[in-house]
Amino acid sequence: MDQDQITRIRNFGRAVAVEVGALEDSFLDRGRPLGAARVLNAIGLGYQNVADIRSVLKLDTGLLSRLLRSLEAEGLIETSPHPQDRRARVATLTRKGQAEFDIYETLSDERAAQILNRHKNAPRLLEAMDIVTIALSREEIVFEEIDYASDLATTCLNAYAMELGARLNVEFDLKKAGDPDLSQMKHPHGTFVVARLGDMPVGCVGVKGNGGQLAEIKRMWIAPAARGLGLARRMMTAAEDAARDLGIEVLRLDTNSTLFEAVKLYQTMGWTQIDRFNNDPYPDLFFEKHL
Amino acid sequence: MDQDQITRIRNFGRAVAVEVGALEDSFLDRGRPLGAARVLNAIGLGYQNVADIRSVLKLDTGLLSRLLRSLEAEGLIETSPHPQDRRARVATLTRKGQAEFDIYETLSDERAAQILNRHKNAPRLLEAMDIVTIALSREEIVFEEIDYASDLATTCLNAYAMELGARLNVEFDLKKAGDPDLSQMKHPHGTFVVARLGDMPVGCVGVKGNGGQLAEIKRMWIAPAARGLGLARRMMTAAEDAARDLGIEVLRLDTNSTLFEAVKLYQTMGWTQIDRFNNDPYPDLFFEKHL
DNA sequence: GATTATAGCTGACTAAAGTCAGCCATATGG
DNA sequence: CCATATGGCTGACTTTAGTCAGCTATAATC
Repeated sequence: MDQDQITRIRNFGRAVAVEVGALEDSFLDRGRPLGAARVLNAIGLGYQNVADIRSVLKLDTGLLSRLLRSLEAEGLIETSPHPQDRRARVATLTRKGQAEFDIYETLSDERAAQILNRHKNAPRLLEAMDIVTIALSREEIVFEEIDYASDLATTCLNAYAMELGARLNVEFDLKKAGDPDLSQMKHPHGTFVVARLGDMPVGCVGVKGNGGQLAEIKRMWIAPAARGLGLARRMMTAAEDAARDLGIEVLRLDTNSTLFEAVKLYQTMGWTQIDRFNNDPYPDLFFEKHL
Repeated sequence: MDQDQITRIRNFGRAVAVEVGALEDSFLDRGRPLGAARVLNAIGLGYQNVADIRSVLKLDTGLLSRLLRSLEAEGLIETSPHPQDRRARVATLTRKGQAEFDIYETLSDERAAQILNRHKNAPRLLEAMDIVTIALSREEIVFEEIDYASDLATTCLNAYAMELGARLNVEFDLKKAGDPDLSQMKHPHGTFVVARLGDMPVGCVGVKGNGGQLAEIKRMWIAPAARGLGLARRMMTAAEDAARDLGIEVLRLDTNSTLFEAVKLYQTMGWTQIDRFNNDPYPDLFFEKHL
């Protein structure tokens, strides 16, 4: 292991520890001990079962109980027995508690905005942060079939369109690019798969079918920060598996030679180049694979 | 301010807070309170004056005093009056203390190595971390004239050579590329300027002179992670100022058209293109500026 | 050499965090 | 229905962190 690389990571660790400390200090300025603030935030974020709060904050049962009592005494939360299991309890924010939670949220947002404002190259910094977030995450990347019209899908598709536009140096418009109608990207005809890490989308791919044995791969996208991790191959495999499950026998796709990483991937995954099969303006390369 | 950007920064914050917490937990496993561990580490890192420890760790005089006492009781440190001011004290590690400090260092190194190991694309992650480190740092980038043969200069020059090699797609060898002899990059003939953030080098530039009124800019480099921050312009200005101070009236430089960002910078900073003035194999563009 | 400032230590205190045994109410499995 | 497990609460406690006034020794200033 290269000592210079270790040093760089440790410098990073030092820098972010300072930042984490500063955020906690700003929380303390609200006059409440950090432990209580953390519990309030956990509840605001949706951890309402007392057991969940305990596990996410790694608190002792006695300690959490007392912190809940102190928040209750402040009038910030209310607790009641869990409807399914009356031994367990759920905590909810009162109106006052919601207001206080919102203030903590604002404090966090402000710190984030400050970091962004004092930096000259925001997109680059954000991508760097995404890379680090992905690298530090202990969660697995999960692949999930979701609705093509959902928020998560839309986020992915917008990123896809922006990037393709920049790559092909045109104003890329999903509508003009033969936007498939919703039913084609849905069971039983097709599907839409996202890869996500927690609630952060890191990739997507669509299978567009019409009920026949032939379907098309569309909207394959990997978040810039998630590249170089072998995710594209896993995405394609997930799409092929989903297509097979739908009874599809042949998959096709179109792409542009500018996207050379993608082209290389198709070639090494058993796709063969075929003749143009549509008249879309953007693609100039066409592939097929028998499942 | 874009809420999506804020969300990305906050996701980042959450991820690193977990990592910071995990490192602190691993420190606690040594059976010593965090405060004491921090003091021990500060001493090991070279903060030996009690006043320095206090300012770097932001501790109250009473609290620090007690922490020092507890480390002394463990036999990890020794304190003695400061030789110049016998009111002040200096703390030094005993052999046992050094061993314990080394263990903390190993713990930190191991965590860093773990992050690196579970990531598939180490160079990209490291650059991302550098970008974040620079962005979060509250320190200013300082420009400093240093010895061309010093360690810091060598670090910069190696990075410069590696990168130029990759950029020009050849095995770039500083020696072959007309490596200037040391005296030409030193006062009174020339100089070598580094930009650094703490002890992290983020850029360098050399002025190579021979005592005449004509000198040459060499080895201009900006760390990848520090790009897009307007640093190149500041580096060049620093080099020109240093040259002026040395009584130099005309500066020249050679460059390669592949380095288009650099070429553009020279053009906007008042440099004019001139004819080839050497026979080096790498450059294909030549500039001059009257100071 | 008297006055004032500075560095660090000690005692006395408070607040926050964390631990643990024992308790009660409820759920679960035979 | 009984035995056992589970979820959370309370009381009693310890440790860690932090604050502050007052003290001593030394240094700096005039």
